[in-house]
Amino acid sequence: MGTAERKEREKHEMREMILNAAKKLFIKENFEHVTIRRIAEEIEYSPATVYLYFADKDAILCALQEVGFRDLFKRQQVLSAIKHPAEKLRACGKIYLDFAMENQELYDLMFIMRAPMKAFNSPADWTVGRDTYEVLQHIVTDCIEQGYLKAPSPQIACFSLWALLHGVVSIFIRERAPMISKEQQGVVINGILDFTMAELLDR
Amino acid sequence: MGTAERKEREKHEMREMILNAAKKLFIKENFEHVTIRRIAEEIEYSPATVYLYFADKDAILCALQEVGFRDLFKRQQVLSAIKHPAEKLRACGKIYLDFAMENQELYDLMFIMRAPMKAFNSPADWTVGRDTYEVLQHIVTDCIEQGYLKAPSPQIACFSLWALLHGVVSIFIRERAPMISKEQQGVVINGILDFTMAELLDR
DNA sequence: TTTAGAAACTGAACATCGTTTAGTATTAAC
DNA sequence: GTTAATACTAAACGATGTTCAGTTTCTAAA
Repeated sequence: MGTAERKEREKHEMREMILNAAKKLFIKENFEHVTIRRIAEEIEYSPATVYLYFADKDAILCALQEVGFRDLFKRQQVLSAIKHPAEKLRACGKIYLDFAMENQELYDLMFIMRAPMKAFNSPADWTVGRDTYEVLQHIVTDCIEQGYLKAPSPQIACFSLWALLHGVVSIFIRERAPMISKEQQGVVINGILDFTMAELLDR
Repeated sequence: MGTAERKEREKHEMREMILNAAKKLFIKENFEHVTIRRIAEEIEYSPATVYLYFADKDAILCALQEVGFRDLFKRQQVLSAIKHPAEKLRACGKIYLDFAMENQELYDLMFIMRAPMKAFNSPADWTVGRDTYEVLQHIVTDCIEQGYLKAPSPQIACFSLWALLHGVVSIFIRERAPMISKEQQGVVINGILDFTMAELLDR
Protein backbone atom coordinates (compact mmCIF):
# COMPACT_ATOMS: atom_id res chain seq x y z
CA MET A 1 0.00 0.00 0.00
CA GLY A 2 1.14 3.55 -0.74
CA THR A 3 0.34 5.17 2.58
CA ALA A 4 4.01 5.47 3.50
CA GLU A 5 4.73 7.15 0.19
CA ARG A 6 1.77 9.47 0.63
CA LYS A 7 2.93 10.39 4.11
CA GLU A 8 6.37 11.13 2.72
CA ARG A 9 4.86 13.28 0.00
CA GLU A 10 2.67 15.15 2.47
CA LYS A 11 5.66 15.81 4.69
CA HIS A 12 7.54 17.21 1.72
CA GLU A 13 4.58 19.35 0.69
CA MET A 14 4.29 20.77 4.18
CA ARG A 15 7.97 21.74 4.14
CA GLU A 16 7.41 23.43 0.78
CA MET A 17 4.41 25.29 2.17
CA ILE A 18 6.50 26.57 5.05
CA LEU A 19 9.32 27.61 2.73
CA ASN A 20 6.94 29.36 0.35
CA ALA A 21 5.33 31.22 3.22
CA ALA A 22 8.75 32.23 4.51
CA LYS A 23 9.84 33.36 1.04
CA LYS A 24 6.64 35.34 0.56
CA LEU A 25 7.12 37.14 3.88
CA PHE A 26 10.77 37.68 3.00
CA ILE A 27 9.96 39.39 -0.27
CA LYS A 28 7.08 41.61 0.69
CA GLU A 29 8.04 42.48 4.28
CA ASN A 30 11.24 43.35 6.07
CA PHE A 31 13.29 40.43 7.30
CA GLU A 32 12.45 41.29 10.90
CA HIS A 33 8.82 40.52 10.19
CA VAL A 34 9.64 36.98 9.11
CA THR A 35 8.75 35.26 12.39
CA ILE A 36 7.72 31.72 13.14
CA ARG A 37 4.35 33.00 14.27
CA ARG A 38 3.79 34.90 11.01
CA ILE A 39 4.85 31.88 8.96
CA ALA A 40 2.45 29.69 10.95
CA GLU A 41 -0.34 32.21 10.44
CA GLU A 42 0.37 32.27 6.71
CA ILE A 43 0.01 28.49 6.34
CA GLU A 44 -2.86 28.40 8.86
CA TYR A 45 -1.17 26.13 11.39
CA SER A 46 0.05 26.73 14.92
CA PRO A 47 3.64 27.90 15.49
CA ALA A 48 4.49 24.61 17.20
CA THR A 49 3.63 22.69 14.04
CA VAL A 50 6.45 24.42 12.16
CA TYR A 51 8.90 22.71 14.51
CA LEU A 52 7.68 19.29 13.38
CA TYR A 53 9.13 20.02 9.93
CA PHE A 54 12.17 22.17 10.70
CA ALA A 55 14.58 21.96 13.64
CA ASP A 56 14.52 25.71 14.19
CA LYS A 57 14.23 29.05 12.42
CA ASP A 58 17.81 28.89 11.14
CA ALA A 59 17.02 25.61 9.39
CA ILE A 60 14.19 27.33 7.51
CA LEU A 61 16.47 30.18 6.45
CA CYS A 62 19.09 27.63 5.44
CA ALA A 63 16.60 25.79 3.25
CA LEU A 64 15.55 29.10 1.72
CA GLN A 65 19.18 29.74 0.80
CA GLU A 66 19.11 26.61 -1.36
CA VAL A 67 16.08 27.96 -3.21
CA GLY A 68 18.04 31.12 -3.94
CA PHE A 69 21.12 29.28 -5.13
CA ARG A 70 19.06 27.07 -7.41
CA ASP A 71 17.53 30.22 -8.90
CA LEU A 72 20.96 31.78 -9.49
CA PHE A 73 22.30 28.55 -10.97
CA LYS A 74 19.36 28.41 -13.36
CA ARG A 75 20.14 31.92 -14.57
CA GLN A 76 23.74 30.89 -15.22
CA GLN A 77 22.62 28.23 -17.69
CA VAL A 78 22.27 30.78 -20.50
CA LEU A 79 26.06 31.21 -20.35
CA SER A 80 26.60 27.93 -22.21
CA ALA A 81 25.35 29.68 -25.35
CA ILE A 82 28.24 32.16 -25.22
CA LYS A 83 31.48 30.90 -26.71
CA HIS A 84 34.00 33.70 -26.28
CA PRO A 85 35.51 33.41 -22.76
CA ALA A 86 35.82 37.17 -22.24
CA GLU A 87 32.22 37.78 -23.26
CA LYS A 88 31.19 34.87 -21.11
CA LEU A 89 32.95 36.35 -18.09
CA ARG A 90 31.22 39.67 -18.52
CA ALA A 91 27.84 37.98 -18.93
CA CYS A 92 28.48 35.91 -15.81
CA GLY A 93 29.15 39.06 -13.84
CA LYS A 94 26.06 40.71 -15.25
CA ILE A 95 23.89 37.74 -14.26
CA TYR A 96 25.25 37.84 -10.72
CA LEU A 97 24.70 41.59 -10.36
CA ASP A 98 21.19 41.45 -11.82
CA PHE A 99 20.20 38.56 -9.57
CA ALA A 100 21.47 40.39 -6.50
CA MET A 101 19.71 43.68 -7.23
CA GLU A 102 16.45 42.03 -8.32
CA ASN A 103 16.32 39.70 -5.30
CA GLN A 104 17.96 41.77 -2.60
CA GLU A 105 16.32 40.02 0.33
CA LEU A 106 17.20 36.59 -1.02
CA TYR A 107 20.75 37.68 -1.86
CA ASP A 108 21.10 39.04 1.64
CA LEU A 109 20.05 35.68 3.04
CA MET A 110 22.47 33.82 0.76
CA PHE A 111 25.58 35.96 1.20
CA ILE A 112 25.24 38.32 4.13
CA MET A 113 22.96 37.16 6.94
CA ARG A 114 24.46 35.29 9.86
CA ALA A 115 21.37 33.29 10.84
CA PRO A 116 21.22 30.64 8.11
CA MET A 117 24.90 29.76 8.66
CA LYS A 118 24.24 28.61 12.21
CA ALA A 119 22.78 25.43 10.79
CA PHE A 120 26.35 24.33 10.07
CA ASN A 121 29.04 23.22 12.48
CA SER A 122 31.90 24.54 10.36
CA PRO A 123 32.07 27.11 7.54
CA ALA A 124 33.57 24.34 5.41
CA ASP A 125 30.23 22.51 5.58
CA TRP A 126 28.54 25.32 3.66
CA THR A 127 28.68 23.82 0.18
CA VAL A 128 25.36 25.11 -1.10
CA GLY A 129 26.93 27.70 -3.41
CA ARG A 130 29.57 25.39 -4.84
CA ASP A 131 27.88 24.82 -8.20
CA THR A 132 27.36 28.51 -8.88
CA TYR A 133 30.95 29.32 -7.89
CA GLU A 134 32.34 26.59 -10.13
CA VAL A 135 30.64 28.22 -13.09
CA LEU A 136 32.67 31.36 -12.48
CA GLN A 137 35.81 29.33 -11.81
CA HIS A 138 35.60 27.54 -15.15
CA ILE A 139 35.10 30.76 -17.07
CA VAL A 140 38.02 32.50 -15.35
CA THR A 141 40.23 29.48 -15.96
CA ASP A 142 39.27 29.48 -19.65
CA CYS A 143 40.04 33.19 -19.87
CA ILE A 144 43.48 32.66 -18.39
CA GLU A 145 44.28 29.59 -20.51
CA GLN A 146 43.25 31.34 -23.69
CA GLY A 147 45.26 34.42 -22.83
CA TYR A 148 42.46 36.87 -22.19
CA LEU A 149 43.30 37.25 -18.55
CA LYS A 150 46.64 37.44 -16.79
CA ALA A 151 46.63 36.32 -13.17
CA PRO A 152 49.01 34.61 -10.74
CA SER A 153 46.40 31.91 -10.18
CA PRO A 154 42.83 31.21 -11.28
CA GLN A 155 41.86 30.97 -7.62
CA ILE A 156 43.00 34.49 -6.77
CA ALA A 157 41.52 35.99 -9.93
CA CYS A 158 38.22 34.21 -9.42
CA PHE A 159 37.91 35.13 -5.77
CA SER A 160 38.87 38.73 -6.49
CA LEU A 161 36.21 39.02 -9.13
CA TRP A 162 33.55 37.54 -6.87
CA ALA A 163 34.65 39.81 -4.02
CA LEU A 164 34.31 42.86 -6.26
CA LEU A 165 30.80 41.95 -7.38
CA HIS A 166 29.71 41.00 -3.88
CA GLY A 167 31.25 44.16 -2.51
CA VAL A 168 29.30 46.40 -4.85
CA VAL A 169 25.90 44.84 -4.30
CA SER A 170 26.33 44.32 -0.55
CA ILE A 171 27.30 47.97 -0.09
CA PHE A 172 24.06 48.93 -1.84
CA ILE A 173 21.89 46.33 -0.13
CA ARG A 174 23.12 47.25 3.34
CA GLU A 175 22.90 50.96 2.47
CA ARG A 176 26.52 51.98 2.93
CA ALA A 177 26.81 54.22 -0.14
CA PRO A 178 25.33 57.60 0.80
CA MET A 179 27.19 59.22 -2.10
CA ILE A 180 25.21 57.17 -4.62
CA SER A 181 21.44 57.54 -4.86
CA LYS A 182 19.14 54.58 -5.53
CA GLU A 183 18.55 55.85 -9.06
CA GLN A 184 22.29 55.98 -9.79
CA GLN A 185 22.99 52.46 -8.55
CA GLY A 186 22.20 50.84 -11.87
CA VAL A 187 24.55 53.01 -13.90
CA VAL A 188 27.31 52.69 -11.29
CA ILE A 189 27.02 48.89 -11.42
CA ASN A 190 27.32 48.91 -15.20
CA GLY A 191 30.20 51.36 -14.98
CA ILE A 192 32.08 49.09 -12.62
CA LEU A 193 31.48 46.09 -14.85
CA ASP A 194 32.82 48.04 -17.82
CA PHE A 195 35.80 49.35 -15.89
CA THR A 196 36.71 45.95 -14.48
CA MET A 197 36.44 44.12 -17.77
CA ALA A 198 38.48 46.81 -19.51
CA GLU A 199 41.19 46.53 -16.87
CA LEU A 200 41.31 42.76 -16.77
CA LEU A 201 40.82 41.68 -20.34
CA ASP A 202 42.43 42.27 -23.73
CA ARG A 203 45.69 43.71 -22.62
CA MET B 1 28.65 78.32 39.40
CA GLY B 2 29.83 75.32 37.42
CA THR B 3 27.12 72.86 38.30
CA ALA B 4 25.58 73.02 34.83
CA GLU B 5 28.97 72.30 33.30
CA ARG B 6 29.54 69.45 35.72
CA LYS B 7 26.12 67.99 34.89
CA GLU B 8 26.99 68.22 31.23
CA ARG B 9 30.30 66.49 31.84
CA GLU B 10 28.67 63.75 33.91
CA LYS B 11 26.12 63.15 31.18
CA HIS B 12 28.92 62.81 28.66
CA GLU B 13 30.86 60.47 30.93
CA MET B 14 27.82 58.27 31.38
CA ARG B 15 27.38 58.03 27.62
CA GLU B 16 31.04 57.05 27.32
CA MET B 17 30.59 54.41 30.03
CA ILE B 18 27.68 52.92 28.14
CA LEU B 19 29.60 52.95 24.86
CA ASN B 20 32.66 51.39 26.46
CA ALA B 21 30.53 48.66 28.01
CA ALA B 22 28.86 48.03 24.66
CA LYS B 23 32.23 47.92 22.88
CA LYS B 24 33.65 45.54 25.48
CA LEU B 25 30.70 43.17 25.10
CA PHE B 26 30.98 43.51 21.33
CA ILE B 27 34.60 42.46 21.28
CA LYS B 28 34.62 39.59 23.72
CA GLU B 29 31.16 38.14 23.10
CA ASN B 30 29.02 37.51 20.07
CA PHE B 31 26.90 40.39 18.88
CA GLU B 32 23.73 38.62 19.99
CA HIS B 33 24.92 38.83 23.58
CA VAL B 34 25.15 42.61 23.41
CA THR B 35 21.84 43.37 25.11
CA ILE B 36 20.63 46.42 26.99
CA ARG B 37 20.40 44.31 30.13
CA ARG B 38 24.02 43.11 29.79
CA ILE B 39 25.23 46.65 29.14
CA ALA B 40 23.32 47.87 32.20
CA GLU B 41 24.79 45.07 34.26
CA GLU B 42 28.28 45.98 33.05
CA ILE B 43 27.97 49.62 34.15
CA GLU B 44 26.05 48.65 37.32
CA TYR B 45 22.86 50.56 36.51
CA SER B 46 19.36 49.42 35.72
CA PRO B 47 18.37 48.81 32.07
CA ALA B 48 15.93 51.74 32.20
CA THR B 49 18.80 54.14 32.99
CA VAL B 50 20.41 53.40 29.63
CA TYR B 51 17.39 54.95 27.95
CA LEU B 52 18.05 58.27 29.69
CA TYR B 53 21.25 58.59 27.66
CA PHE B 54 20.36 56.90 24.37
CA ALA B 55 17.05 56.90 22.52
CA ASP B 56 17.25 53.18 21.83
CA LYS B 57 19.64 50.32 21.15
CA ASP B 58 20.20 51.41 17.54
CA ALA B 59 21.42 54.81 18.77
CA ILE B 60 24.07 53.04 20.87
CA LEU B 61 25.22 50.97 17.91
CA CYS B 62 25.24 54.12 15.79
CA ALA B 63 27.47 55.92 18.29
CA LEU B 64 29.75 52.88 18.38
CA GLN B 65 30.12 53.15 14.63
CA GLU B 66 31.63 56.59 15.07
CA VAL B 67 34.21 55.16 17.44
CA GLY B 68 35.17 52.66 14.77
CA PHE B 69 35.42 55.26 12.03
CA ARG B 70 37.60 57.48 14.20
CA ASP B 71 39.89 54.51 14.79
CA LEU B 72 40.13 53.78 11.07
CA PHE B 73 40.73 57.45 10.26
CA LYS B 74 43.53 57.55 12.81
CA ARG B 75 45.23 54.60 11.12
CA GLN B 76 45.01 56.40 7.79
CA GLN B 77 47.11 59.29 9.11
CA VAL B 78 50.36 57.40 8.51
CA LEU B 79 49.63 57.66 4.78
CA SER B 80 50.71 61.30 4.72
CA ALA B 81 54.30 60.08 5.13
CA ILE B 82 54.12 58.22 1.82
CA LYS B 83 54.75 60.36 -1.24
CA HIS B 84 54.40 58.03 -4.24
CA PRO B 85 50.67 57.83 -5.16
CA ALA B 86 50.81 54.18 -6.21
CA GLU B 87 52.56 53.15 -3.00
CA LYS B 88 50.12 55.27 -1.09
CA LEU B 89 47.16 53.53 -2.71
CA ARG B 90 48.51 50.11 -1.81
CA ALA B 91 49.18 51.20 1.77
CA CYS B 92 45.68 52.62 2.02
CA GLY B 93 44.23 49.29 0.95
CA LYS B 94 46.45 47.43 3.40
CA ILE B 95 45.34 49.66 6.27
CA TYR B 96 41.69 49.04 5.41
CA LEU B 97 42.13 45.28 5.18
CA ASP B 98 44.14 45.07 8.39
CA PHE B 99 41.62 47.15 10.28
CA ALA B 100 38.77 44.97 9.08
CA MET B 101 40.39 41.66 9.96
CA GLU B 102 41.71 42.86 13.32
CA ASN B 103 38.39 44.42 14.36
CA GLN B 104 35.88 42.15 12.70
CA GLU B 105 33.01 42.86 15.07
CA LEU B 106 33.52 46.63 14.78
CA TYR B 107 33.91 46.42 11.01
CA ASP B 108 30.71 44.41 10.85
CA LEU B 109 28.92 47.13 12.78
CA MET B 110 30.35 49.86 10.53
CA PHE B 111 29.76 48.29 7.13
CA ILE B 112 27.42 45.31 7.34
CA MET B 113 24.90 45.39 10.19
CA ARG B 114 21.46 46.82 9.54
CA ALA B 115 20.68 47.94 13.10
CA PRO B 116 22.88 51.07 13.44
CA MET B 117 21.51 52.48 10.16
CA LYS B 118 17.98 52.65 11.53
CA ALA B 119 19.02 55.76 13.45
CA PHE B 120 18.87 57.63 10.13
CA ASN B 121 15.85 58.65 8.10
CA SER B 122 17.63 58.39 4.77
CA PRO B 123 20.82 56.58 3.67
CA ALA B 124 22.09 59.98 2.53
CA ASP B 125 22.19 61.09 6.19
CA TRP B 126 24.86 58.49 6.93
CA THR B 127 27.93 60.71 6.65
CA VAL B 128 30.00 59.16 9.40
CA GLY B 129 32.44 57.48 7.01
CA ARG B 130 32.92 60.49 4.75
CA ASP B 131 36.36 61.44 6.07
CA THR B 132 37.80 57.97 5.67
CA TYR B 133 36.35 57.64 2.16
CA GLU B 134 37.75 61.00 1.11
CA VAL B 135 41.24 59.79 1.99
CA LEU B 136 40.87 57.02 -0.57
CA GLN B 137 39.28 59.41 -3.08
CA HIS B 138 42.21 61.81 -2.93
CA ILE B 139 44.75 59.06 -3.42
CA VAL B 140 42.90 57.57 -6.36
CA THR B 141 42.54 61.00 -7.94
CA ASP B 142 46.27 61.62 -7.52
CA CYS B 143 47.04 58.26 -9.08
CA ILE B 144 44.88 59.08 -12.10
CA GLU B 145 46.21 62.64 -12.49
CA GLN B 146 49.82 61.47 -12.31
CA GLY B 147 49.19 58.70 -14.81
CA TYR B 148 49.56 55.69 -12.55
CA LEU B 149 45.93 54.68 -12.95
CA LYS B 150 43.67 54.75 -15.98
CA ALA B 151 39.98 55.04 -15.25
CA PRO B 152 36.88 56.58 -16.83
CA SER B 153 36.30 58.56 -13.64
CA PRO B 154 37.87 58.77 -10.19
CA GLN B 155 34.45 58.04 -8.70
CA ILE B 156 34.08 54.70 -10.45
CA ALA B 157 37.67 53.68 -9.78
CA CYS B 158 37.44 54.65 -6.14
CA PHE B 159 34.14 52.92 -5.55
CA SER B 160 35.34 49.80 -7.34
CA LEU B 161 38.42 49.61 -5.20
CA TRP B 162 36.42 50.03 -2.01
CA ALA B 163 33.90 47.44 -3.18
CA LEU B 164 36.69 44.95 -3.83
CA LEU B 165 38.23 45.41 -0.39
CA HIS B 166 34.86 45.35 1.34
CA GLY B 167 33.85 42.30 -0.65
CA VAL B 168 36.88 40.32 0.43
CA VAL B 169 36.67 41.05 4.13
CA SER B 170 32.89 40.80 4.34
CA ILE B 171 32.94 37.38 2.67
CA PHE B 172 35.38 36.25 5.34
CA ILE B 173 33.65 37.96 8.25
CA ARG B 174 30.24 36.55 7.32
CA GLU B 175 31.82 33.14 6.61
CA ARG B 176 30.90 32.75 2.95
CA ALA B 177 34.23 31.33 1.77
CA PRO B 178 34.21 27.60 2.58
CA MET B 179 36.99 27.04 0.03
CA ILE B 180 39.39 29.18 2.06
CA SER B 181 40.38 28.19 5.60
CA LYS B 182 40.88 30.74 8.35
CA GLU B 183 44.64 30.17 8.16
CA GLN B 184 44.70 30.92 4.43
CA GLN B 185 42.73 34.14 4.69
CA GLY B 186 45.77 36.29 5.35
CA VAL B 187 47.72 35.09 2.33
CA VAL B 188 44.64 35.35 0.09
CA ILE B 189 44.11 38.94 1.19
CA ASN B 190 47.71 39.82 0.38
CA GLY B 191 47.44 37.96 -2.91
CA ILE B 192 44.41 39.97 -3.90
CA LEU B 193 46.11 43.23 -2.97
CA ASP B 194 49.12 42.26 -5.10
CA PHE B 195 46.95 41.13 -8.00
CA THR B 196 44.81 44.25 -7.94
CA MET B 197 47.70 46.67 -7.74
CA ALA B 198 49.52 44.87 -10.53
CA GLU B 199 46.43 45.05 -12.73
CA LEU B 200 45.60 48.67 -11.99
CA LEU B 201 48.94 50.40 -11.77
CA ASP B 202 52.05 50.93 -13.92
CA ARG B 203 50.65 49.94 -17.24
C1' DT C 1 18.91 75.39 57.19
C1' DT C 2 14.78 74.24 55.27
C1' DT C 3 12.10 73.04 51.53
C1' DA C 4 9.94 72.77 47.01
C1' DG C 5 10.90 71.31 42.57
C1' DA C 6 13.81 69.27 39.22
C1' DA C 7 16.71 65.62 37.93
C1' DA C 8 18.40 60.85 38.20
C1' DC C 9 17.29 56.40 38.77
C1' DT C 10 14.74 51.92 39.14
C1' DG C 11 11.21 47.90 39.73
C1' DA C 12 7.86 46.07 37.45
C1' DA C 13 5.39 45.53 33.68
C1' DC C 14 4.26 45.16 28.40
C1' DA C 15 4.56 43.16 23.91
C1' DT C 16 7.07 40.17 21.11
C1' DC C 17 10.30 36.73 19.98
C1' DG C 18 12.04 31.53 19.41
C1' DT C 19 11.16 27.33 21.47
C1' DT C 20 9.33 23.38 24.46
C1' DT C 21 6.03 20.42 26.53
C1' DA C 22 2.01 18.18 27.95
C1' DG C 23 -2.04 16.90 26.23
C1' DT C 24 -5.68 16.38 22.54
C1' DA C 25 -7.38 15.02 18.10
C1' DT C 26 -6.67 12.18 13.97
C1' DT C 27 -5.14 8.32 11.45
C1' DA C 28 -3.33 3.51 10.48
C1' DA C 29 -2.82 -1.29 11.34
C1' DC C 30 -4.28 -5.45 13.31
C1' DG D 1 -13.31 -2.01 17.12
C1' DT D 2 -9.27 -1.50 19.61
C1' DT D 3 -4.77 0.14 19.96
C1' DA D 4 -0.71 2.44 18.84
C1' DA D 5 1.39 5.80 16.25
C1' DT D 6 1.07 10.17 14.09
C1' DA D 7 -0.34 15.09 13.59
C1' DC D 8 -1.38 18.92 15.79
C1' DT D 9 -2.00 22.71 19.28
C1' DA D 10 -2.73 25.62 23.67
C1' DA D 11 -0.14 27.28 26.96
C1' DA D 12 3.86 28.28 28.97
C1' DC D 13 9.09 29.50 29.46
C1' DG D 14 12.87 32.45 29.18
C1' DA D 15 14.80 36.35 26.90
C1' DT D 16 14.52 40.51 24.33
C1' DG D 17 13.71 45.94 23.67
C1' DT D 18 11.12 49.36 25.75
C1' DT D 19 7.95 52.17 28.85
C1' DC D 20 6.16 54.20 32.96
C1' DA D 21 4.84 55.09 37.59
C1' DG D 22 7.08 55.79 41.58
C1' DT D 23 11.20 56.56 44.51
C1' DT D 24 15.47 58.58 45.68
C1' DT D 25 18.90 62.18 45.15
C1' DC D 26 20.30 66.61 44.29
C1' DT D 27 19.85 71.77 43.54
C1' DA D 28 18.61 76.32 44.27
C1' DA D 29 15.80 79.70 46.26
C1' DA D 30 13.48 81.19 50.81
